[in-house]
Amino acid sequence: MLDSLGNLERTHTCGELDVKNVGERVVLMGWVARKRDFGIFTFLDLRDREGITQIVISEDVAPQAHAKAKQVRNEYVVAVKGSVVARSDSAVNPKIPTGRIEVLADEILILNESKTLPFEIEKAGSQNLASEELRLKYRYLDLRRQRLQKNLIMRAQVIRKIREYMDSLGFIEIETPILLKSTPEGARDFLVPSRVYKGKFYALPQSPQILKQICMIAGLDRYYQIARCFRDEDLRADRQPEFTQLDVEMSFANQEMIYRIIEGVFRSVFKLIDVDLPEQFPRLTYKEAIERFGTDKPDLRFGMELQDISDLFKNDGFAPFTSAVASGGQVKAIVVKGRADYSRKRLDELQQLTKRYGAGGLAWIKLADETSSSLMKALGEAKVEEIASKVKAEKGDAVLIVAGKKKVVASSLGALRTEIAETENLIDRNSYKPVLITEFPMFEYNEDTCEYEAAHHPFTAPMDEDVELFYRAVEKGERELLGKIRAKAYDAVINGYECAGGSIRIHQRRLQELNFKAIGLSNETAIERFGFFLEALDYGAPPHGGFAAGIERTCMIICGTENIRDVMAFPKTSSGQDLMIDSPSLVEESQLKELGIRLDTRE
RNA sequence: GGAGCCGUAGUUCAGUUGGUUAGAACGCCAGCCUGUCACGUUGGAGGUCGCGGGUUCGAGUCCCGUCGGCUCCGCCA
Repeated sequence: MLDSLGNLERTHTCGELDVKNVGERVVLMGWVARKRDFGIFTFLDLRDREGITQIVISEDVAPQAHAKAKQVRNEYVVAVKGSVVARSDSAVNPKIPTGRIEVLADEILILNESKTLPFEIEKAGSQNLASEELRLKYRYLDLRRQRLQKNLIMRAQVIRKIREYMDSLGFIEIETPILLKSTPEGARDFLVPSRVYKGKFYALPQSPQILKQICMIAGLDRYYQIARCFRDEDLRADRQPEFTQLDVEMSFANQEMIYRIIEGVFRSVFKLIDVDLPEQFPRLTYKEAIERFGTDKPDLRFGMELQDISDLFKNDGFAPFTSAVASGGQVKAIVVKGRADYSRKRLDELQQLTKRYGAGGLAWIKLADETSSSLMKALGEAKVEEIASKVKAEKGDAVLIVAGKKKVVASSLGALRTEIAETENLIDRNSYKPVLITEFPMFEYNEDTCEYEAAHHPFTAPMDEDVELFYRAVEKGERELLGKIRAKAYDAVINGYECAGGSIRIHQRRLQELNFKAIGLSNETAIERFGFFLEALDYGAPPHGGFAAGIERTCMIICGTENIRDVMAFPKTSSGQDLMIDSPSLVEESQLKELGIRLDTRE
């Protein structure tokens, strides 16, 4: 028989009692985390969001309560009335904040029972959690874990800090619709069928991009929003189909002004974990980031930069290298300190990694007592030594070399650099290295469609220096010039995660139309999709720009986790299902009919 | 769309070259226990080896398919 809560109220949480409370009468409520039964008396570890308090129930002091404690099992919900007593020195538990006291119970109320759990919430003395599949199915149990609760609390604090900061600078929080409109560029849309207009669809926003620009045109001056965004693309460890961004836009802004806001936001947020990010973040141009780190989101917590050795293969050498250089590609290398002892097997694994990024192979030099190299036969000892000295490798080091197209060399060596830093423990887990990546290219060449596409989004302004080039490229049809145009676009990267990205926008209709034309959008299509926006630009659109920061990625770094599911209450699996509520799911035929939808499930 | 790893008791895992009765720890149930806090201790219950097919005298183990989870490539303006 369960007890009723009645009028009983908690006096304290399970995390706050200490020696200062000794002698007080208290009422605690929570879950039984563990029970230790000694026959004549029983200990309960009572847990709530704030912590754990040990309850003692003695047969001598409170026979009824003791009898009740006998019935209690793990995860029962109980209320305890009792008094706070100090523990003797030998009984103090230094592992928990409340370990200097305990509550001597005189009454126990069982508020609810619990079946035996499908898995142990926190398995004592083991790092092994139950499988993620099982934990996602019983998310409400997994969320009882202190670690996850802490993460969600931290996330709430991050968002509160952001609001404080944005408010203090005069940004106003404006909500934008979730039922929006499909814009076929960019990511795949989630669609919502309209009942009233059969055959027509809303789309969930990939971001509130256009609406925040409209806010600027409306004269709202400074906008922000903690905005939910939806993109129907495949998932990753740091990507979910729905996620949250700090979305920001401001009028009359240049890049420098936006950088200051980005820096300010992250600085105030990182103070939550007592980390002082620099007042000004270091900067790298996109070009430099790719050259030195092989990626536009470099992890600056360690070195091991990419080095260009193409020069050594201009005229002669190993055929795959010379032909790569001759056809506009590169030969680049990284030096792995102290790893001249890499085994054949390890080098093979690393080669496999580079092949995922399209590399033809991975050449290596090992500067052990004797120099060995996969290139020895092809190049001879002198040339091998020349490479080693060019990249400043020292005795004991390994040199890893990839040749090929610039893109392949960059991405494969970039991935290699990260992988090796992980396995060689080169990363200081307590360091936080932000960097602003600037001067992104305006367009990217898509090799499948043989067309140029907007690299950021089609509202991004070109750099002033490149505007003339832009007109030439589009109006005179010199399309290959598009690849050279740089945008007023930027990212904020922290520890190798792209945490924010933004741009100065186009605010003149003529340039916006030119941009649509550049990405192959006909005038008619542009007007059909963005007519309202082009029109808005005609009515006194101010110069403006902004950014969006990923809340989850930021929280991942702050919470020290590498998985986005650890900073979301109800995440989906990597195939996009929610295992708890079992979505997506079938719907009633009548619902479909109402929407004018007939299914075709043939494959 | 593609690749890799994984799936054995409620949970986490082990399981030899294909061999007869599939193990351990934790959890669970019952008893004992005056200071535990990963309590201890005695005993007990608990298995469709993800699912389907195949090879074989014999499959947890080998093969094919399939489902699910995780990670990566593509994708993510």
